[in-house]
Amino acid sequence: MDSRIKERLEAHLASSGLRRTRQREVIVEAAFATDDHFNAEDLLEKARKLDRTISRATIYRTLQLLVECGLLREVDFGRDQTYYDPNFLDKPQHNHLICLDCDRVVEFEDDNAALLHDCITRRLGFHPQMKSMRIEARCDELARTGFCPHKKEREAAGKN
Amino acid sequence: MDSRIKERLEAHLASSGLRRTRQREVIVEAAFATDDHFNAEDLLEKARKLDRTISRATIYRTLQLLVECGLLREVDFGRDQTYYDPNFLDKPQHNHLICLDCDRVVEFEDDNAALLHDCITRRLGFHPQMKSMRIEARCDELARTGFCPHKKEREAAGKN
DNA sequence: TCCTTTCTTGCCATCAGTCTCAATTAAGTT
DNA sequence: AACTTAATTGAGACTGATGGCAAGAAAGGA
Repeated sequence: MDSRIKERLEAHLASSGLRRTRQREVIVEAAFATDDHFNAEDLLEKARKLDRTISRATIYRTLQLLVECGLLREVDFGRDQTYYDPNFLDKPQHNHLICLDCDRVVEFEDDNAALLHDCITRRLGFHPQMKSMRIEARCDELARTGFCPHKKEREAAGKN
Repeated sequence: MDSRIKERLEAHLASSGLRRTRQREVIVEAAFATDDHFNAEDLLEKARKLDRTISRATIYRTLQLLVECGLLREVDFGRDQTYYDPNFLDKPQHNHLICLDCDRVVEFEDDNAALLHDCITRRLGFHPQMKSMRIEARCDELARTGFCPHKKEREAAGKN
C-alpha cells in the first residue's frame, strides 16, 4: 500500500481531532489492498475477513471519512450503489461525460478542460486541487432518433 | 404553464409507445404549476390535492419520465433528497462548482465553458443539446487550513 | 494507574427510492 | 360495444444508506 495513504489519513485525523481506532486501520487496510473499485458491501466483506466485528455503519462512516480527506473518490454514475475508486492519487484529471438517457459514462482527458478548470475554480475563490469535471449530454443518436442505442446494450449487459 | 411542456411530453409518449394517463396529467400539472424546485414528497403532496389516489411509486416513475424527456432536471448536490428544477427550458447553461468539503454549490456561466462543452461532446460522439457541467474543487480556505469555513455556516443554517 | 472527556462503535430504526406483482386501464382491432 | 394487448397503477416488500443512542474505547491529565 502506498505509504502516502496512511500519512494523509494520520494528518487528517490529527488536524480534525479524530482518533486512530482498530476499525479504521482494518478498513483502510481492506480498502487499499488492491486498486479495484468497490462498493460498501464489498468493503464490509473484505474488512470482516480481518476483523469479524466491523459493523456496516462503521464502514459507511469510514468511507465518508476517506472521501473527505481525499483518499477515495465516489464513482456512482448510473448504478444503484455508490462505488469507490482507491487509486487516483496520481491521476491529474477525472472527467466524465454522461449520457442522460443510458447513463453511459465516457472518461476523457483534455488540456483545455484542465486549463478551464483552473481558471474557473480560481475565479470563484476555490482551490483547484482536485481536477474533476462532469458533463451531461445526449448521444447523437438519441438527439436524432429519440432513442439511445446504448440503452438496450447496457440493459442486456445487466448494467442497470 | 408553458405550452411546450405538454407538447414535448406528448411527443415523448408517442415516440416511445407510452400512454396518456390521468395520473401523468395530474402529476405534470402539479410539477409545473410553479417555477419552484421540489422533491418527490413535495410533488406527491401537490399531486394528491388534485387526485388523492396518486401513489408514491407513480410519482417516482413519472419524475424519471420527465427527466428522460428533458422537462425536469435533477439538482441533488449535497442534500439527502433529490430535488427537481421545472424551470430550465430556456437556460443555456447549468454549471455548478461544488466544494468537496461543505457541499456549497456555486452556479456559474462562462463562454469558454460553453465552447469547451460543445467541443468535447462532439468529439466523443455526443450531441450537446443540454449544456451542463459540474466541477468539484476545494475552497481556498480548505486547502490552506484544512477546514472549510462554509461548513459550519451551512450546518448552522440547517442545510445538511 | 485511575479518571475524565469526548470520540467511536454496533445495533437498530428510519429514510429515500426502487422493485415486484396482481389488478386495472389505455388504445387499437374486430 | 366487446375483445385483445401491453402499458400502467397502487400496495407493500425490499435495498442502500443515514441517524439516534447507549455502551465502549482512545487520549490526555492527575
